Amino acid sequence: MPPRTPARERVRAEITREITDIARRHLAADGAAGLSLRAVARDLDMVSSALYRYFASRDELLTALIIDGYNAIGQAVEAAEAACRRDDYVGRWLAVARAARTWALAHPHEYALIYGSSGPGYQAPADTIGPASRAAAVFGRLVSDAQASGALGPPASGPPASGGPASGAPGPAALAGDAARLRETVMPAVPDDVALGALTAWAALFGLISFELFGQFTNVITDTDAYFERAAGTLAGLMGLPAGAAAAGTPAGTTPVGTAARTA
Amino acid sequence: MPPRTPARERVRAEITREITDIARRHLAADGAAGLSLRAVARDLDMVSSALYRYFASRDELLTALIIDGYNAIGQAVEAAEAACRRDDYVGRWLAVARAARTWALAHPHEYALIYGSSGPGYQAPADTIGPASRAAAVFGRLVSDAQASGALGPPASGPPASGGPASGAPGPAALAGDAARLRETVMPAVPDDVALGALTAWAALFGLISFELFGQFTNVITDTDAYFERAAGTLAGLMGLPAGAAAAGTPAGTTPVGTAARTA
DNA sequence: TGTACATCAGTGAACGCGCGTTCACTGATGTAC
DNA sequence: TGTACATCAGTGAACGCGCGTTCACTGATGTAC
Repeated sequence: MPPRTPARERVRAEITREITDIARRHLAADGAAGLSLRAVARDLDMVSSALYRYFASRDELLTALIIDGYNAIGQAVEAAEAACRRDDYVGRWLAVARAARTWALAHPHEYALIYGSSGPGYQAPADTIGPASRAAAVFGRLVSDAQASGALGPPASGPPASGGPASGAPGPAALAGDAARLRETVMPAVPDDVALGALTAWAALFGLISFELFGQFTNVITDTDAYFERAAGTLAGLMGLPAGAAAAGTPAGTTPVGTAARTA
Repeated sequence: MPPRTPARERVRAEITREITDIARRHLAADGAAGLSLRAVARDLDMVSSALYRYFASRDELLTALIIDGYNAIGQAVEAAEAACRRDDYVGRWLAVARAARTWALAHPHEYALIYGSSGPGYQAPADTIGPASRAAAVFGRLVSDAQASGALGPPASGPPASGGPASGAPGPAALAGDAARLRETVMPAVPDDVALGALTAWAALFGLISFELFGQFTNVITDTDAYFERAAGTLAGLMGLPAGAAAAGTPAGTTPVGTAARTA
């Protein structure tokens, strides 16, 4: 009855998963640069060459970890956002922001692998781009929903979409295409202003997370939780959400993170 | 007459510089993980053990490169900002932002070394913290100046500094100390709101730069120059500068970058 | 000005290590008739 | 149900490499008297 998935394929999938699980454990412990096929094989009680039945190279294993990482943070964000009241747009944004940070703090090396530079000369292949946008898709949806509901004010600043008095050096024209693509892929039916502002908020969120994770806040911010809450609230304004209306959302600790299914 | 700097010390300093110059070249080409003492020694026509007369370990050499990196981006930011009219606060902010981005794009691996994760298990030692805040100091000064001149409006959003109606879960209290430290170190005499908002803008700036550099904008933003201009303008609002008043500053290409003194 | 001594930059060999990847092989699992 | 064959996961040895770091040494440069 199983048409072309004999037991072999199931076993193969299982072992592939074991390999990535152990590799992820090594990644968490030593970082991407310290990830060694031979060490992974050792932990599996296998000979190192056996791994080549599953991954053609070290880079391919790294790519699998990158995809898993994007999926993991994407899933964490999805779960946290799904738990919010649909019409609480600020709450949804804060849930997304908190979930991303919480995941990053729990998986710093995985975070560094996907949102930092991935080591010398590593070029992310095409199969990463789907999973890469999973978290962003959740964010885009909430922006679209807020837009549709009329909950958005004008995004905090940014030059007027068209026809301000001669502001235009590089100008909105160049960005109109990019905004259109954002609408097509990830946040349907939002005006240019909102789309571009939202993207800035998104990048800014990861700036906050990276600063915290990579030590830029050492000796600067002591209460990083409180600061993050406040900053995330501030960023809401960049896409026209009423900023600083924080307290609505789930408090940070409660955020469902959705990594329970993970082995590590 | 030279009391304790005989010719020996001068030569020593010179060779130390040669080592870091070549190491920086290797860093630029291969990234931090690919930096090898032996390879550096080879380029110097030295035997690898000779480097240990100058650096006690590979990590110490890396630390020197980190310090140099912070100084280089700091210097670039200083030079760009110094070229602005003192009372053009938005222009000063944009100059700072552009200089940081320009430097990062020109030195991606150095940027990754200092603002990304520095490889497995590397812990930045104390001597990096001075240089680390050099660029931030320029930014802080302009915020302070803008505040002193009365040019700042209320920072875009963020909960009111005190006494909004019961907003307070983690609340401003926890952050008051951090804001005070910011005043002491880097932006004297600005209110909590402004200090915290400015810090958010600062982190956000590096979020934008990292996203661009590490490929998160691939297939998303095509005109990265135009987008950065716009986003930087938007961020100005986070510390109360009139946002979107862009065109004032120097256009991106003109920004003095201040790396001319570099060998590489 | 000249000699005796200390400093210390650079050498060369070695230690001990781990790595990614290839390749011919064995032997178990599954398939076709 | 049973035999002949193909697939393919895992083995074990090897190739070729580069790395960080230590250590006893040589010989030039500088210092003290």
